[in-house]
Amino acid sequence: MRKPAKTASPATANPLPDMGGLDAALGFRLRMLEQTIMRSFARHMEPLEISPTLYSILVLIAANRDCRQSDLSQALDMHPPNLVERVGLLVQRGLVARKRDASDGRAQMLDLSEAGRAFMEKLRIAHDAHIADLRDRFGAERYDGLMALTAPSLPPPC
Amino acid sequence: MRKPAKTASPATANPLPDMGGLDAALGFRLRMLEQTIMRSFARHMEPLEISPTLYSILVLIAANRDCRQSDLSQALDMHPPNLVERVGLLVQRGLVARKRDASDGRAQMLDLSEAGRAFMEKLRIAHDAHIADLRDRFGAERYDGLMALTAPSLPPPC
DNA sequence: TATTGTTATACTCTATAACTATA
DNA sequence: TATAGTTATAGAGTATAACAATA
Repeated sequence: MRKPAKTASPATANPLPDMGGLDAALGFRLRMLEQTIMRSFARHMEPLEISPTLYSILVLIAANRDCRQSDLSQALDMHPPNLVERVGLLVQRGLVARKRDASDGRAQMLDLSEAGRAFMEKLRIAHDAHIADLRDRFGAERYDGLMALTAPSLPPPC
Repeated sequence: MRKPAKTASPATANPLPDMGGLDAALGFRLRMLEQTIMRSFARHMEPLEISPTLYSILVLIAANRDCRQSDLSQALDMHPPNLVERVGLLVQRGLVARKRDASDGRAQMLDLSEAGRAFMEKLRIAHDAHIADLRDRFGAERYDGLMALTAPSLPPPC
């Protein structure tokens, strides 16, 4: 009982008539927005094969040499098993080195390898391009507005 | 070579001294924000065992009886295989029924079952509580600001 | 006993290739 | 030839239980 779509473009053919209030939910809206940003990230990082989480781990290690894995898992709000597995990937790829802390035999201290430090420069360039791209497509006003409302200095709503 | 944390609370013990500019990235900020919202969603929906995606599928079916799976995958920006699998879950749980379209033998039309319609009322109550909770913790000003900057009427940055 | 790291495991979500049956 | 749905599969991310080594 559906009328055939005739000349609509493929991307917008047969849009649902009613979102049922779904698009009034902040979580849904943010999810759609974030998906857009992640895809831009993925496009710009594609040749480097770095996901958002791997990127954030590398940036934190670069800024905090000899940090512990437990520090990272707190800073990124990740569960330790998941962080350990992701760091393991970076170690396998030769970008990160783990070494035991002499003063605490339980801790693993993380640092970038020589290759890891060289890699950071490529990452920085690709990430800058991603940010410039985002700001261009959002428009400066909307981009800056979102930055203001997501500032880490704001009280966390958790 | 790390000074022992003495009296810091567990949640904020040994915060990393330097985020390396990571917290200046919109994508990172949105990811942290969304994680907070998803956890609130999960807490409120826990007894109903409904994830954000399953929720959005149910809401769209409820608002568009006899819609096609391809319509849903477009409206939710999901790849068809992923949508089909999630809908299959809802069919297994007896909340959704699939039936062939008489006028197009390829299409599957979706509708809520009797149980599905009853379930929507529980969903609505839990989701309202989730939203009220969010608005309370974000504060009305920040919440409304985020709503304004993520409005679906804004041009999509993709 | 508590903390750090680790293994194993499960679930959600995204993505692509390849196939079917209909149109 | 194109579309709607489906199967299989791979990867990212999140979550919990259970354990070893160390403090």
